[in-house]
Amino acid sequence: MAGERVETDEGRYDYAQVERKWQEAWVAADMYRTPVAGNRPKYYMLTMYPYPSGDFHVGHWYAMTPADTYARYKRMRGHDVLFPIGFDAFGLPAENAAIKRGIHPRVWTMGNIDRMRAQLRTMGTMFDWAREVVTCQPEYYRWNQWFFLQFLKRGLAYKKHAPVDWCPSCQTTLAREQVVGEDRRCERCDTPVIRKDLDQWFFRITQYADELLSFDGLDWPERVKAMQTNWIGRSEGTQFRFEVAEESFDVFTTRIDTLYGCSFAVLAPEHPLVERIVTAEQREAVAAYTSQATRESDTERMSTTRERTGVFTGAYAKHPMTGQPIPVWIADYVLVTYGTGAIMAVPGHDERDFDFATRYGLPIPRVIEGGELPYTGDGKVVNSGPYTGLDSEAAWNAIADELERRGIGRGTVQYRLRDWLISRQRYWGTPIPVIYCDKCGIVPVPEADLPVILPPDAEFRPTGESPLLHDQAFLNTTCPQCGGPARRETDTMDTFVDSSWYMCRYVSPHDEAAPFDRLAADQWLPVDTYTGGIEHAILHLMYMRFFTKAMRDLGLVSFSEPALRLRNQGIILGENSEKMSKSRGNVVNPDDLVARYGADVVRMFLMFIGPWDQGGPWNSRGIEGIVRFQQRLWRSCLDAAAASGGAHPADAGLRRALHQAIARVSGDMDRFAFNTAISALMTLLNEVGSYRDAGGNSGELLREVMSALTRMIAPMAPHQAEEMWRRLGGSGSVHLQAWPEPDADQLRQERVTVVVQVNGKVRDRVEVPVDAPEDEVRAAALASAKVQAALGGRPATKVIAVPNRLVNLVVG
RNA sequence: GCCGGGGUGGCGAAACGGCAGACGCGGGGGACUUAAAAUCCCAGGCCCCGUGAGGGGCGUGCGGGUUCGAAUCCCGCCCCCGGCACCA
Repeated sequence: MAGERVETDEGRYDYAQVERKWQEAWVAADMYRTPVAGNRPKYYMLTMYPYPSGDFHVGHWYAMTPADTYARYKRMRGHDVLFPIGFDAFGLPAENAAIKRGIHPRVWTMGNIDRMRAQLRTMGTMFDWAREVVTCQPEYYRWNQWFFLQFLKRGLAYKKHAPVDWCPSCQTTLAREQVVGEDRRCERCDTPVIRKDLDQWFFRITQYADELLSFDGLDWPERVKAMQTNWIGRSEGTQFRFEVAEESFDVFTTRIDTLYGCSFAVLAPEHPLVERIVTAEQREAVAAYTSQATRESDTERMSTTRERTGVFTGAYAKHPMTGQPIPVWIADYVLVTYGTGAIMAVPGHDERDFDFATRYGLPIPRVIEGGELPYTGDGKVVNSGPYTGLDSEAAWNAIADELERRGIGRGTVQYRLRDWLISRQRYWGTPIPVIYCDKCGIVPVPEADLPVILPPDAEFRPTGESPLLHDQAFLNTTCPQCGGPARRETDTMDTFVDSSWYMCRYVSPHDEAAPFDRLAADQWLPVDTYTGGIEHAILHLMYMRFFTKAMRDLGLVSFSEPALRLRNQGIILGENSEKMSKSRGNVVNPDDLVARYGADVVRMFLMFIGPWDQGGPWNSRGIEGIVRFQQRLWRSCLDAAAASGGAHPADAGLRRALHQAIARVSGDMDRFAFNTAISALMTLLNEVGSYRDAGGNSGELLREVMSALTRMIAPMAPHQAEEMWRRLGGSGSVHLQAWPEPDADQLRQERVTVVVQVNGKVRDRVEVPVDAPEDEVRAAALASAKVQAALGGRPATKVIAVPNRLVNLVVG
């Protein structure tokens, strides 16, 4: 660790030499090995592991620099810190790139990982590489398979024939979460998805729908919580039965108070009952409508601007309250995938039902007072038999009670959340560990036979069928139960399975007996602070929460949430405030920046731009300010190392500025306000400059100040701080030093400046002894000519005094 | 439509209900230099008065309110960004 001194050119800081030297020294000293079973409090800092796309762009730097800075800060604050890294190495881009270049996805992926590891080292990050996790390796993905088998045993994994979303470009099914926007596009490639009916594997995330709505005890951004809450989409309502001759169907409604206003019912065209109740006269029209509705894409069907259409089935249901026959229609505005796939239509109090009734001449009764029809608000219930006169809420409860008493209805909760479709018809993923036997049916691969290895030589080009289907050696196997010939499942898992539990793998990344070691998990987990992009607000972050709850119910962990605190970085835009992209020509390459400015400057500038969750445009001139700061810092350091003067009248002021800075920077670091932490350090350095200008040259004080400043800047500029620490005579690594503590005594001043207001307007400032009694402050204020002028001879009727800050004189 | 986050100088931004604009960028003035770069110093919201030191008014998207005092809290709007949406 005892690095040689770097020769400097007339005091100019040579970042290239210093950074190279310390990066090598840190590796040699194994600086960032995670402590094993320390007696200091633990801190698990986690940043979302990157996808090995080939090169880090400046957005990765923006994401990772504060995470690294915070991990370093927590270590200096006395914690044992776990700060691991790995690669999210399965997934479509590897296949696509491999197809384009004719190389194997593994070769492409592992080559990228090598390059990205080197880039991460140039950032000066303190990742513990001994714990690196690469998800495309069998040592990792075997545990995906193991989890799948545990889920299967518990009914948390199941196979179902269902209408699913298919991306025609990626040639695979997708989870509902991977279909985005009003026009339902593939999250990855932006192609509109189509609907297919397929047998697919699902994880039963809906079992945790209610629990996923609770964020108690979590310090997560409001927008992430809101997005997940929206996505889960909980509605409380009533489910009840309509009878149609010998048949019946259930409907779900959130407005049971409007039941008397139900003048017809609507089934989704795909509803299984349609075929059984349709009358002979209507059969042809219904069949025509249904086949057209199924042929239409979701985009057309979901359009809110189109006319509502439907067809009468010829059947009548019995209104559960009035006993009146009401017509049963089919219409594509009722979705088979939500609720029961059937609704009671209340045209007087629902806009969609109103439009439909208007178009087809159905009656539109009013049962709630207020407004023009359709009136969708609450109010007094009318035309509702015995419930007439109640307000909506009372009627809601009373009608629901009656339905329940009569055994035809009950209060239920519906969620928009769907189970997580994990099957993918692609090559580069974890094989699903299931075997199909003609005799025994679906047979799980025995745990002892894991991992089911992804065959390295399969033809991986996408065809719409699973590539593994064409790999005979993989496909054909024997049944673990009867020993007869059998076939393997050829779909692979969604890569979001990999990232749902990787935070656990880091605690014991080489464990061969279990996905993770229970003792190590109890020591480190859950994650204390998790950082990453907002784009994962629903996908990864919800899946990870689901997995954690499932792991808890499997008895694997004792906590219910994976990460206690979440912080999302914003997006760094190009200099023209547009999204960075090659086609726009506004991409900022971090390697070029590091070559030109050094890692420390890039790190500091990215944190100085503004609040981290806000992102913002790159500013190639702004970075020069950080370069100047770096050089000033360096000169002040050399200066302090050489200073030999004694005590000076300005000492107290500088010492106070130091302790103010310590208090400020500590608070800013705690709350992830890196931009203001850096400005506080700049202010302190400016104070050092003023002290020198005033003639101060106390060697002892300057070294004390610069030592604290060096330690405070160490998490942000790790290389320069390490070099400065040596120049100031420090021993050991600066990164193993204790964070400076503010000293309240040093913050005390003899005299303070108090603002004097008259009627809330600032009129003057007076200097008084610290903690001066109110009388004295008031007297000083009244002694001011400016204050007297503002008072204009009127006496103060009221005096508000904030000690050491402000006095406000109120006149009539 | 529902939900969440925003709106402060030329720009990026600061500000436990208590001096709005810290810190930095850019531009302006000056020092050093033959000159430039680098570095350092000064001024720096807008408007008005004053030759000047200085003084006054206005000012945090808009309109109200609470308060001795509001960028900050409350009510009602406008605009921008993000999420959800024929979800019954």
